[in-house]
Amino acid sequence: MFVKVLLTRNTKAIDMAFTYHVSKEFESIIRKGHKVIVPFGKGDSLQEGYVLELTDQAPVHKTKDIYQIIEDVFLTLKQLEGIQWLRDTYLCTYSEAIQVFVPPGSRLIKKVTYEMSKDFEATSENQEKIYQLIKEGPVDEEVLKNTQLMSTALSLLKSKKIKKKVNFQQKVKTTYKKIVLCHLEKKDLEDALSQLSKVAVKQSRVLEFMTEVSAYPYTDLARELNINKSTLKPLVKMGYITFADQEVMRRPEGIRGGVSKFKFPLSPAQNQVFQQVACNFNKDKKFLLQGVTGSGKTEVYMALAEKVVASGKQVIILVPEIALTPQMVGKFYKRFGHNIGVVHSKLSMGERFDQYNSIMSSDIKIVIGARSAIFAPCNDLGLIIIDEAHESTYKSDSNPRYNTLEVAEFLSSQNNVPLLLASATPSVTTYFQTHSTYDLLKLDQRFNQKPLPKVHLVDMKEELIQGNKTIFSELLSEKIEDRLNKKEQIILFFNKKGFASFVSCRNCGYVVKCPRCDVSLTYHHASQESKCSYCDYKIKIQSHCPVCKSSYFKYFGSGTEKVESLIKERFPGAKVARLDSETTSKKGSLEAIISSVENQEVDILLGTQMVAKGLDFEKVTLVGALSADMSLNIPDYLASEKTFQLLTQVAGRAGRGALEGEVVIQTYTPEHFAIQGSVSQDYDAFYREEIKIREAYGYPPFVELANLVIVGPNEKRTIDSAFNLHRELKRFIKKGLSEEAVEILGPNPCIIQKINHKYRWQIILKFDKMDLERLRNIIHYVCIKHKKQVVTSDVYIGINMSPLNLL
DNA sequence: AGCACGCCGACT
DNA sequence: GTCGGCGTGCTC
Repeated sequence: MFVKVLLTRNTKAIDMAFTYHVSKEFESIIRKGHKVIVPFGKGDSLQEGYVLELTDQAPVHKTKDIYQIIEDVFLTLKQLEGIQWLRDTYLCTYSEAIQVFVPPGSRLIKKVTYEMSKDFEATSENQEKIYQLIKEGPVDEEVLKNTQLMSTALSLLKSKKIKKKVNFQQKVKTTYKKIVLCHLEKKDLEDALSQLSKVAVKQSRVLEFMTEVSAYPYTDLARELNINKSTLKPLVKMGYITFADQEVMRRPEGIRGGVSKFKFPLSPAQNQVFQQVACNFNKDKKFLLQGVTGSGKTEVYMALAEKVVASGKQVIILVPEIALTPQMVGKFYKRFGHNIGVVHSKLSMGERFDQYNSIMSSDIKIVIGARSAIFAPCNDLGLIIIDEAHESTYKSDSNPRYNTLEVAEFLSSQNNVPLLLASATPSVTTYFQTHSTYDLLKLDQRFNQKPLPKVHLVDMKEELIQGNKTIFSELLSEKIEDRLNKKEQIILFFNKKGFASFVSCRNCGYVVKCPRCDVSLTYHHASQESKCSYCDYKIKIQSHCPVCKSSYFKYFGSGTEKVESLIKERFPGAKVARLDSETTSKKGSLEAIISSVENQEVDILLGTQMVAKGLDFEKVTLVGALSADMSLNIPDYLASEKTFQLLTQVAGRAGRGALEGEVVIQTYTPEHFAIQGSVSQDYDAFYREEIKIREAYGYPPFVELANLVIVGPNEKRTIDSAFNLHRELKRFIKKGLSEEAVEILGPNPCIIQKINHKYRWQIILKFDKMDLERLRNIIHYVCIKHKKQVVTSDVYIGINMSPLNLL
């Protein structure tokens, strides 16, 4: 018997299945998906891999034997299918695909030990040292290396005086805690107590306590009753209690606290959505729920989850950002209690490992998380829900560069379960698919008939003509004053894109740039440093220009920090909090900011994109978008869509509680349809305009895109490679399709031409969806299989299928 | 990824 | 003449 094995350690270079022979002893055990240890390469170094296939056909080449099977670790058949699908779809490697399905830390760690094979006579000082060590038992290789005894050990190994043993260990261990179990029933307590010695006061106290609780963690018991092991020993002997090990689940934050099980009754509109999905359980139906902000989508999710869980199946619920998981988890925990799991990339290895195990064993029924949670190992999946499905965070930006929506569609079909996407502002691409793939469901009223906020549009060009040079229009200032007086809260949204603050010289125009990357450094007031946002380069702010020595050397531009200080200047009494990637980088800082807003310790919350997403504050009655059109100017086919979504989402933060909300949008281009659409909160109007433009200019959903990034340390070789790649792609496209079928843009330098001393060029392919399959094959062939013939060996080709931005 | 092979320049 | 630089190619 033979097996095809996928190695997990080694990446790109050996992206293929290797065939191994299965010895008799393993034949009855080995299954598809099993984790195995195999000898690999010249030195037969032991590597871990997964069994992709079983076969009786002997391959033409020689084979080695499987070294070991890790029986309790395996990939399910569905996961194997998923791995193959990911590799085919996104042109990643097997091991990259495997990586998203297995928890980090599931990789086995090799441990080499040496032990005595027969009693031997030491013939040197070093041999004597080893002899002394080894006669006590197996010795770690590390120990021998640290004491410079390795070469001696190897010669002893050669003469078979000592033996080498290789073991594999799980890096992350499940942790256990000691539990005391009580076997004495309450009615027998008196009896038992009377049997105890009169001086055994502590023992009696333990028995009284333990009959009450029947099981209790040892350390807690010891602390609370002020006892130790010696108190318990006689009780164990008498058979009243025993010890047991209980697995400790490392619980991520948010899965704690009380459970109220309180249910809001669904409104008729919510109920209708619920019914339509619920009557399609066990079908691979796909739904797009378009619900205005504050329409109570979460209540629908909970009702659906409840029904799925009741049937014994599992639910995956995705939110666009890790920062939003605690809110969602909190809501679900209150209603469902402990069978909630959390999966995202910021979990510690141990946490994630435990969550995966509980999901696999079906102890966790509801998985909540960011995009990576789509790969949660549910054995009995019943429903997938993707909240805020328009968010670009659902596209992975590292290999495998998957789009979570596409993965979810795959899983829905594979498992025959419904998929529910929800958004107030669906992406144009998704909405377009409501003609084919998705059924459209709508919630167009806010929950409890709360009105949508009133939106005001301010033309900042007019303000300027009126002599107002500040970033606050008259209208916005007025309304901010008003809310401050009324002790209501305000969210100010500031789009940082294209507004990065940098340090420059007013005299000679010199701009401080990163020496490794082709970008200007951003200025950070707090640390008085200039930092690169693409690598970790930073320098202290200098007082004089390094080129012309001028002292007119200041930071320029307007980041959130700058806006914060402007707010403080303009509204001196107001308490301002800032929410951006900088203030939330520390663990727990986001939660701290959110709770300070909830507790009304903050009057004005200023933030970037982050304030637009899913935050739910009752007392916020005014939302101001300071520079609405900033994101319209970025060179991206999604610019209008992103602007519309952001403005609509951020407007939706207003008036979620009892009080009505208002929104002020400040813009320099009030006539733009994306701005107009968000003022009237009219998705359809926006969609009709945007889809016309997409069709006219040839952008998704009317074409497919692929983005190839060519990266190398030598500028000339990188450029040559890019042109070579372009030529080869063209040649094969001509051969396999037709020259007109694909538009090849480039090669062009990337927007950021250099990152970390590496030059970056890109080629963009535009083609019809019909040709996707064939294009994938061509890209795979040219960029991977024939990479050596196409580009120089120091060049890396990054492949991004259906990219969501072209930068 | 590791490890060997192999083809060039600087040394005992 | 050989030691070792690392570019190239292979690993079931």
